[in-house]
Amino acid sequence: MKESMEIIGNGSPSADVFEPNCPSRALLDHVTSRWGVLILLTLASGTMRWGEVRRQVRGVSEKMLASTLRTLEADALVERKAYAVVPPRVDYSLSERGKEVVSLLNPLVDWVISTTAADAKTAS
Amino acid sequence: MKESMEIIGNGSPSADVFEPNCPSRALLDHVTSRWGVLILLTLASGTMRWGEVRRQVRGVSEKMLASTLRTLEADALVERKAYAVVPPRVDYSLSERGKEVVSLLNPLVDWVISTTAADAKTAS
DNA sequence: CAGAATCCCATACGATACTG
DNA sequence: CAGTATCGTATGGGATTCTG
Repeated sequence: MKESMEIIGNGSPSADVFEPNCPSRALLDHVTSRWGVLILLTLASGTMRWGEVRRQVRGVSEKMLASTLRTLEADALVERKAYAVVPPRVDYSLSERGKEVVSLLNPLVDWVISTTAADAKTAS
Repeated sequence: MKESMEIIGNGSPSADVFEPNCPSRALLDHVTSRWGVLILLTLASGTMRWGEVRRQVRGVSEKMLASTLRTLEADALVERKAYAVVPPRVDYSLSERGKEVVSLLNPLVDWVISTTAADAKTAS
């Protein structure tokens, strides 16, 4: 009745985010991580340099930016392109997968923003 | 300056998740928190008792379950109903707001699950 | 400029024990 | 049953410094 008969009716034994060591849980954690969401959202605007991402995602430390970007890259959500120039230039952009997930993240964030704004006046 | 003109064209000054101390960022963090997502998803199946939630969200400790539930309740995403019986019975369910956010969380989780499953065979 | 390295703190989280 | 209290650990995360 309830549970996760989610998608993939095609015979695939479905991944289960409720399972502690299912890889899907890890991916979910990365995508929904504190900085992960914001970085993905930021890159939705297009290819950006490291410094640009850092400026847009206000409050992120260099350490977390680097580490989160690496994680997202490992998950194949973000693509990194380094140019052998000096000063160095590195471009980050969303992969196709990344664009997919952002399109799903967007409604969520929009909802958060709109209810937060609504709260401000409703103060219910 | 640069603004995020996200949604709410209705004159509301929009909340900004990119701003470190915007309340929307906090709400986003709660909703996308490690256990927050799973708990919300679980409650999508309907009203449940504490122990049921705990069983379904495998791997969650009592401490985190309690604390996350309290946070979500404070955010008005989850409703808690305690009955003065012995043994105690407490029911948790999604509020209307909670149902809204779950409907946005679902596609995301489905995507995560399906790409994880795909990865397993594609092994790109 | 784009990071890596280091240091250090806060807290998220888990395990266990206890209680109304 | 539905938690709280307490303790301990791991990791997230920030600040700073260093380098190609």
